[in-house]
Amino acid sequence: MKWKELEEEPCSMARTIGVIGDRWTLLILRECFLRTRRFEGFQSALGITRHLLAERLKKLVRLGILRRIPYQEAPKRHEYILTQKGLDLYPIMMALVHWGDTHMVDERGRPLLHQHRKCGKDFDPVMVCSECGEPLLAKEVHTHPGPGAQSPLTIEAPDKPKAKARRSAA
Amino acid sequence: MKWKELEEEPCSMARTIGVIGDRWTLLILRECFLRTRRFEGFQSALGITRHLLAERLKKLVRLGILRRIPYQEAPKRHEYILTQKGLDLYPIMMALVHWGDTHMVDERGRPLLHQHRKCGKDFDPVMVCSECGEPLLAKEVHTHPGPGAQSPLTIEAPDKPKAKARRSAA
DNA sequence: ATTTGACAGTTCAATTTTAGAACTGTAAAG
DNA sequence: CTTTACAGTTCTAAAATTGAACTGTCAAAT
Repeated sequence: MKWKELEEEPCSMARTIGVIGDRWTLLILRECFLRTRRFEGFQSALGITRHLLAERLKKLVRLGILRRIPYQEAPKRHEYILTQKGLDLYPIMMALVHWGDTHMVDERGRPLLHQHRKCGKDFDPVMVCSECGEPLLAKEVHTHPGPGAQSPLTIEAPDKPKAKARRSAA
Repeated sequence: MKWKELEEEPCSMARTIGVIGDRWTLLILRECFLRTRRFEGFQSALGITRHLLAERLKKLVRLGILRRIPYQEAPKRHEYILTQKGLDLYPIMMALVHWGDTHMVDERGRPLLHQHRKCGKDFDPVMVCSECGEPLLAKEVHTHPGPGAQSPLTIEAPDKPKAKARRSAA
């Protein structure tokens, strides 16, 4: 599987991974949410090579996640800003941060806190069901094929052509 | 920046990316949530090379995201199952799926639907504020340094040592 | 008038990762 | 005794990433 194919798989997660599933893209997007907009800004904040940065920005623009907007003529210069499609990545970013906050902090505690302007409090992001509002637990979710399914991932792993129960577990 | 350093950055997102931020790791984790547990299962479901699969599984076990549990003696065989730390990645997975469902589906619609056993309905995951329960919008969140901060990412980009306003925008 | 610096890339050799395919080893089944 | 299932390991070729230098435009300083 080469990674262009990812975007064509009948799996929304695979497609998303094909778009943003690499280290630098994710870090670039982090910077975008932190209001970085310019080439040099990304480069110095991340230490990414200019080569890769240019390549990744181009890809994000091509995919409609960033928009490239001129901010000066003369030597033409552009800023990269998130489109709505890009802004919609926010829950992914927050979910990544929250997992890190939960499992990867050292003694000193969290590097960054998030305050919700609406209620004024520092918060954690919680993922809930759109229908009943309850927090989502993996165990309580049943996955089933939708209209765009075509074969893989019908859930409950249908891919054991010759499962034969060789022997009971040790 | 080489990717071992990522895990030591004072940024929960960077640390998380250092752990799960690559294509194959993410795809392997997808399979875990779809109940795949064995080496051959992962390999045939994903088409990943055996070499990389072995390496990635080892890493996920080392990081405490998967547990390697014997299911048979004789030719020793193990299953890889999610620990609590691994299960906690669920919101990340759902956020990835949801973005793909929103922005990467073709005419046929979603490949997979998710049903919440609690309420019985097919749902979308929604990220809300732990304090007030309102859905989170990027614009409404203010980031500020926490106890574990040490320099970068104080938000509102403090990294322009010589910003001088060369000229107004075009 | 010339040099320096900021900014946004591009180019290219060297290194690191990943892909692909074959090979190892145990044990059950035919 | 040979084949098959399973879980890796080993090795070479191909692809991606790093590091460092180079290009080009314009403003400011000398």
